[in-house]
Amino acid sequence: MVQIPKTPASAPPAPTRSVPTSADVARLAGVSRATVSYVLNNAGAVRISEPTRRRVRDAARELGYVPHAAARSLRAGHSRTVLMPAPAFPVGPLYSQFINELQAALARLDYTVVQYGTSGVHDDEAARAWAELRPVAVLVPGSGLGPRGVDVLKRAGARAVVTLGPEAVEGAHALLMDHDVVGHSAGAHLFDRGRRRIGVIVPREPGLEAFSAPRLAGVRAALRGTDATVTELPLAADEGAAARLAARWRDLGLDAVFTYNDEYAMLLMRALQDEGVRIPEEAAVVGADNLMLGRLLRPRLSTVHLDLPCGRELAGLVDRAVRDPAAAPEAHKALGASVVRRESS
Amino acid sequence: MVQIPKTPASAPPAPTRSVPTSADVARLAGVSRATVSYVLNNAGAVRISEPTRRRVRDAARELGYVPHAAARSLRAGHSRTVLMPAPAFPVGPLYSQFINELQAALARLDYTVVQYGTSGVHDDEAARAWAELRPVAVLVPGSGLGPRGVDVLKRAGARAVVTLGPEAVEGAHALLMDHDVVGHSAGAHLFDRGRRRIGVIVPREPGLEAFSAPRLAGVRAALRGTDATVTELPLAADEGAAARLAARWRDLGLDAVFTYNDEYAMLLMRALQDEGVRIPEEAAVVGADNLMLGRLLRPRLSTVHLDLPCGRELAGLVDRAVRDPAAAPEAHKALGASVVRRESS
DNA sequence: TTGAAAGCGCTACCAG
DNA sequence: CTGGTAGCGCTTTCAA
Repeated sequence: MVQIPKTPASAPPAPTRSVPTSADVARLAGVSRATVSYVLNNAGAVRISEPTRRRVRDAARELGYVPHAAARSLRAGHSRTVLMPAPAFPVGPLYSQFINELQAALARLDYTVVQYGTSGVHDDEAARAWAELRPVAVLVPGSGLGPRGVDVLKRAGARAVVTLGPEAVEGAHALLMDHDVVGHSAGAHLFDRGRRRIGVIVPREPGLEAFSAPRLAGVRAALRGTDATVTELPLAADEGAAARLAARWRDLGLDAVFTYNDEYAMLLMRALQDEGVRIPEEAAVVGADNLMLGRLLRPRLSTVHLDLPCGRELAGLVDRAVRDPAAAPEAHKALGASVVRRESS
Repeated sequence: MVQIPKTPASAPPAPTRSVPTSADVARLAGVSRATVSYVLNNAGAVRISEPTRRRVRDAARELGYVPHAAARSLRAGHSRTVLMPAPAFPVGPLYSQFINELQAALARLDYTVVQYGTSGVHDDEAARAWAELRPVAVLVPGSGLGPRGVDVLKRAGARAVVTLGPEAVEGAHALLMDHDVVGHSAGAHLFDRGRRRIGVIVPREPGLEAFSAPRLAGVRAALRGTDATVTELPLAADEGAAARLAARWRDLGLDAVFTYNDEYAMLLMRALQDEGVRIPEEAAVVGADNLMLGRLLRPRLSTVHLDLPCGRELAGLVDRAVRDPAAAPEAHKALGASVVRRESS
């Protein structure tokens, strides 16, 4: 229950209401700032009488007092902020869910997750911007952070830097998520199904190279030393481009295609079908991500299912690293891939 | 926790892992902290000799000095942080793009956008958590913020609070995005196409009520006073549920369905087609969001295209509000909807 | 042109 | 049990 006296609209007492501080609370409650701090932080070491506690609490509520995080962490010398760069491109449901799990798990460990919008800033510059916030840990998806960036962050007091990407970075913990395995699974699967002339869709959209390049490389790796060939097929995410590719299909002489993900699979399948190309007879199609839409296509889409690390796991890693920053950086292989065969391959 | 004593200035470049401050830079450069601040902030008011500037810059680089954002904003009395809660559910490409545009636009205006992970915390509690960061502005999608929350934020110094949701909140600016219009467009369209017994899919997934309820209400509103009926059809996002609904379709006696969005449309269309229900003859289908997948379905999916406000626009609103916090909160109607008719209706 | 010092809001010692 | 107070890192007067 709030008991704020309504200020008459005719004469507001202060045009610029200043933000209440703990000193204001102390004054109103008739105690010292120290006492306010003790009460509001439930300090166990000191015992404050119940009437005093009430007075402080009431005063805080009445003023709408909210502690100043910057002042607090300045004083404390550290924060419990875990910083992640906000993804710069539309991100699928898998990754969203991963982030949410992670946030929830870290919140349970009493960390505060903050996604920092770093649009377009590059590497060291970004690292410096992040370092200004003095986060206790930094999680960086992708491969935008180099050893220098890691160093900047650690010198700024980050007790853990974790990269989520294809390769480990000097000085940082790593959750190795090399999408190589995705392409590898797809390639091996298509080979097993007797396909030998395999196309690989590479999205033209910027920002996706970080995933598409390793996926392509994985297909290549899976087929190295066999008689199969791999053909790179750049494709923009629009119908016209897909139709043009489909029109060329028979000339390309391919018998299978790994489409980068399920959405591109849908795009290409539709174009191929409109062109009269039979799936899987003339073109085996394999997507990735195991989205629901794959099950809704006809023929049903074969796909590569990704096993992402669960958020709790990563949260645990972060917490351990924060508690023992001296420990050698761990590198976990954290991306599994398995083919879900349906009707398109 | 181990406290490492400060190494005396006389000691050689010690292995102290403590974070360098501007005082360290000053010491190394042989100047005062004031000079360091002037140099590193390119203060125009004072003129520092070029040799001094060099010394300061070199010292800063050598130490890997990064200013402490908390200390700076504490001193300054304000920050340029714009805070948004991180969305708690998988978010489509439309919204992602909107966020990215917004971040870029605000970055150009020299604001720092931060998405704060508030998983599960409710209303006032969330507002208080945000207020601790003393953001200069807060953008809140959805309808999770009440007048009390707005008040908390403003008392904590937020110069602008903007809600992006169905209705304006007392004291806050509003970008009115009432999804009502989406349902309204769909309903009116189906009525125009001669449909009279109209089903509306309502996703069972939690977190989507904020959108699904207004969309349903919009259909109802569009058909009020006509001889058409509206039937609510709860549906979970899985094939089994869709199949069960499709099996009941003919018993339901409906002739059209608005599916909440394109993804549910795809799910339902597939189930209806598997059941032998002809589209659009026996069931006209209209989705929403105008995703590419709609064009890939057969029959091609009619959909409601959403006109979201562009990020630049919102960034401008935020900036104006920050510069003139006294101005009366504006409320912009910011969601347009138009039907894209294809083959399914 | 540079330096000394105050103080932003907060917490944690140490006295009383 | 409660109050005084130092000081976290930074910017910004005011003096020299």
